Amino acid sequence: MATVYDEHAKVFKAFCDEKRLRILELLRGGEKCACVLQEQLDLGQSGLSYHMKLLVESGIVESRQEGKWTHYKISEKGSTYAGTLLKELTTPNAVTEEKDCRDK
Amino acid sequence: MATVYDEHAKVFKAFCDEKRLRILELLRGGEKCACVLQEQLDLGQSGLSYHMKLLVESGIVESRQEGKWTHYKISEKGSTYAGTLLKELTTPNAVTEEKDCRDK
DNA sequence: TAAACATATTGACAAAATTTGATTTGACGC
DNA sequence: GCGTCAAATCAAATTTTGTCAATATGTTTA
Repeated sequence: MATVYDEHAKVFKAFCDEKRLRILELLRGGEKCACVLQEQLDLGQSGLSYHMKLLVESGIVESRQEGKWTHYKISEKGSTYAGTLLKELTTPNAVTEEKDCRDK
Repeated sequence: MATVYDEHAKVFKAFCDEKRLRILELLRGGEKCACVLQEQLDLGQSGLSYHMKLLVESGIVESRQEGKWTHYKISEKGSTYAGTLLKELTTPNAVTEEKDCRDK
């Protein structure tokens, strides 16, 4: 059973791995074919595929098939959502009910 | 050797775990003592301590010692930094040099 | 249709993160 | 100082992630 917490965690998993951050850095330069990404990273073919899958599932990256190639780019929508979510998760709640420590 | 990628990854690790997201949710209601957090979460004492350490190291949470109690709250500064970083990591680079797929 | 190529999927293994219980540390009151 | 309590640390067990090699899938071209 996937909770809303797991859903949210999935989004940020995109940014939690060195390899994926390198991939995102490359994609900041524009849409890239998997083959181009692979030749710039220290990653085997299946390794790249693994990370791209996570990135796409997180919503941060979107993919486009073109014949036998797959092109990837940063999703503006997904990125905006992640930003919004991050802000939500760290902004004080309206209903700020304080609960004191036991004996105080 | 910690790369800048690892540094960045550390920030987002805060949001990559269900338990930590639950903790943040509680902290959105204001500063809380560890004992209060523990009684609201399905976590043992050492488990909570483990997650709090990660949260503090990520910069998202700050702690304050008061006698034998430790109080935690969401760090506005850390949260803002995370938001800025996320935006940076997902915003197209100025220098958008396209590199085409091999044969095209 | 067969061969060639790009990518995805799978399974075995390695590495990293998390959980748990026990122990330690540090603060407090007696 | 001694006992107590809150929290941190440690070590072992477990779970989750990531890697790698092999294989499968789907597309293109001959």
